[in-house]
Amino acid sequence: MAETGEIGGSGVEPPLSELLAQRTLDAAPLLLGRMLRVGERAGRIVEVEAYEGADDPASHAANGPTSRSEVMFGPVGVLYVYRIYGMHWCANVVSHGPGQPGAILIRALEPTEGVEQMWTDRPKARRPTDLCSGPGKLCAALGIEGRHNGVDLLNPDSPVSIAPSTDRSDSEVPASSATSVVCGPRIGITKAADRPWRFAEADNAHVSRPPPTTVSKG
DNA sequence: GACAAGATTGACT
DNA sequence: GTCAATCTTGTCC
Repeated sequence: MAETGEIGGSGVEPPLSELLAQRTLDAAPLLLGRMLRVGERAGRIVEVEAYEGADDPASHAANGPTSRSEVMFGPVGVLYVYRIYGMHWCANVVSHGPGQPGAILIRALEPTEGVEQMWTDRPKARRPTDLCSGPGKLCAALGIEGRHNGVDLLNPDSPVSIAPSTDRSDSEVPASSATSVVCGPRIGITKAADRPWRFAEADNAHVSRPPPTTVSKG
């Protein structure tokens, strides 16, 4: 699963649709280093969490499809957006193997484009690393809301899309290249909280909280 | 129809 | 480090 150490900058990358059409747990770390774009704003994914189906009590899909979670049962590469604690939005990428529900929660981004707009939408952030260092924070910074639920991330023309990692030669904020991936327990859950299904770049300051366990190095 | 829980964040001590 | 804010969703009766 997460034994893939090198991310971003390794040259040729498989199609995203191919990466997402496998077990959520396997696909999650492969999202690290890719670019999440919302209009003029974009950032590099540096932290994710995997949520599977019936075998994962913490997942919204654990008890079968509901009006909220039905997106997780649909085609991969779709954006699943839901409101948490009545205040914040959380963004997930639908990813699962055949006949299985699942989604990957995007927990943190490294802002690369449209940073000024992010500051406008997140005036309470104290430093650049606070802009997108949390699922609710990054949704606010990028302007992701409930209306984006169900958007096809694989379509570059969609209002929200995921692109392969780039050399970021024209980005506003310099970003690190290939790095090591670490994993640890998921945050903020009470069920199946011991599963190390959170993946992050080891040395990235934009991560919401650095996982303790190093899985592999690059 | 009513109630409880929740994949978070930011302010306060 | 601790705790309140806020409201949607899901479950139970």
